[in-house]
Amino acid sequence: MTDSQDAVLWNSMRKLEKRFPLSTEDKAAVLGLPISVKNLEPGSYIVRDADIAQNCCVLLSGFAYRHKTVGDGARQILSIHIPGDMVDLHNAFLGIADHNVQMLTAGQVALIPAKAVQDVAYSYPAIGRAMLLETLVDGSIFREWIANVGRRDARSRVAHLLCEFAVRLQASGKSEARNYRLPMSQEQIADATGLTPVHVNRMIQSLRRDGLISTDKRSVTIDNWAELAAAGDFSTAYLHPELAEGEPR
Amino acid sequence: MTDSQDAVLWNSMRKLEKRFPLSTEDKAAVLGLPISVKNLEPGSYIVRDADIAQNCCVLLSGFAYRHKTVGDGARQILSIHIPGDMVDLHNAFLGIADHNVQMLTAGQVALIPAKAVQDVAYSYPAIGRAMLLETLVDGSIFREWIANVGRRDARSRVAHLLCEFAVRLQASGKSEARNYRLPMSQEQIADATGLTPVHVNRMIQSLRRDGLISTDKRSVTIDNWAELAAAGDFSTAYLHPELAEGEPR
DNA sequence: CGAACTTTTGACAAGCATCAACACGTGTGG
DNA sequence: CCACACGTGTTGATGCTTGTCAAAAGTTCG
Repeated sequence: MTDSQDAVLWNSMRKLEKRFPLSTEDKAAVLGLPISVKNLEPGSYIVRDADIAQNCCVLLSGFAYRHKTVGDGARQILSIHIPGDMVDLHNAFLGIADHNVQMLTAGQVALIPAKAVQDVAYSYPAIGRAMLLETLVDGSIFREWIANVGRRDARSRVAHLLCEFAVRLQASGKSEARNYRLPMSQEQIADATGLTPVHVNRMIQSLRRDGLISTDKRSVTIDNWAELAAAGDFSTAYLHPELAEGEPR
Repeated sequence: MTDSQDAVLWNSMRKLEKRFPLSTEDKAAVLGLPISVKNLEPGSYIVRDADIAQNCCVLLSGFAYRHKTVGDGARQILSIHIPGDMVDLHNAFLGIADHNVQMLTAGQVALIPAKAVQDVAYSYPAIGRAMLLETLVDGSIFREWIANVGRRDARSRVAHLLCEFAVRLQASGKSEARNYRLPMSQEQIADATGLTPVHVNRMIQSLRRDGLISTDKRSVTIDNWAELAAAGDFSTAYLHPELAEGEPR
């Protein structure tokens, strides 16, 4: 394992640790995991629906997303992932993938054999517990997305997505609060919000016209956070910020 | 603890065990958990959004559902729970509830102090792991629901819900495959599918007219499973049946 | 037997989808 | 260096799915 690979593992471990303190042995166990780092192109698949999982994958850099395809061929994006996320813990434990995971941008992932992840979770309860918490927060985000596509109108859905991205990126230290690069096309935003690309375009224009955001290429600037959060009916509670450490980075 | 309480705990443990074998000590630890059994009326709350969790709750009998309220007051149902489900594992670990859990029908729940659940998960890795699996399957169902409300049309959404219920009830041994009691009003089905009650009514009529189902009060009979599953774009994969034991009951 | 809830029906409105065309930026190969 | 293809964003016209409102009919339960 090279030093840089070591560094990235440390990084994701810090993320695990945010949720629950790990002992020295726990940390050693994490660092001792056999990993292989892989560079991926935009659009390349990390996991395909119905795959039998061999590896568990930590996103080191770049963005990824999970999605499913329904009967008529329409695609639904289920979540967006930022560096540090364990993108398929479920696969390591459930065995058969129930959705796809694909790179949104170019990036690096660390692959860990599923068996090794299971063993470490089983032998080091604190690590297993950190993974459980990670999974529970994921679940909370899924629930919010059900409410988002189920019960909010188009403008709110888009605003909500923009708010979530802003908060998560800022919490991860990857970006400022009011300005970030959104690596999604409007078609992908449509698939995440259950809308059509055309209508997403109109909603973004509406948010721009009302002075809530401005955009330049794929970078988004939030000009009025309070109103954008109100438009998106957004609250951070479902991201469970109370579990994040206060430590500056 | 009375014998009958013992019996119900055994029951939910068998459910945990379906996903991962437990040793004798593990089982003893589960049976040793301090529980208090409570009878609940239809509509009574088990957990309220933003509550600080004191207890973790196993549904012993009756049905429950999770839901959230969005800005304009609309309600989104996030999942339905059947006897044996651990209805708020997330609360025991995350601390602050991010949604409501409410009884759909009258029923019994077993309350276990959150701290005790955490301790047992931490001290008995096999139990922690069973809980992780439970949580991961929950997550898979949430993802399917995102796709359901996000990308399927009204008729498919309703058909999908009916299919999921049939399969889960049958797997739990609570009901036959083709006929079950659906304890939800059409308004609740609407809140689960992101539709209005009026439109749910029309979709159910459409499914009846086409000979896929028939209803009598709140009991549903599936007259043509293949077509209903096709209409609902339903596949059991997301319920991860591969994790269920084959043991007859 | 009556009150409260749920299901059903109809007329109408609206939000979002669909389709098609155009504009714009980027990269690529001739 | 230009021409061109390609992906993405934008616009407009039109239509369908679903929502809204209101009232009637059926059901449940005290």
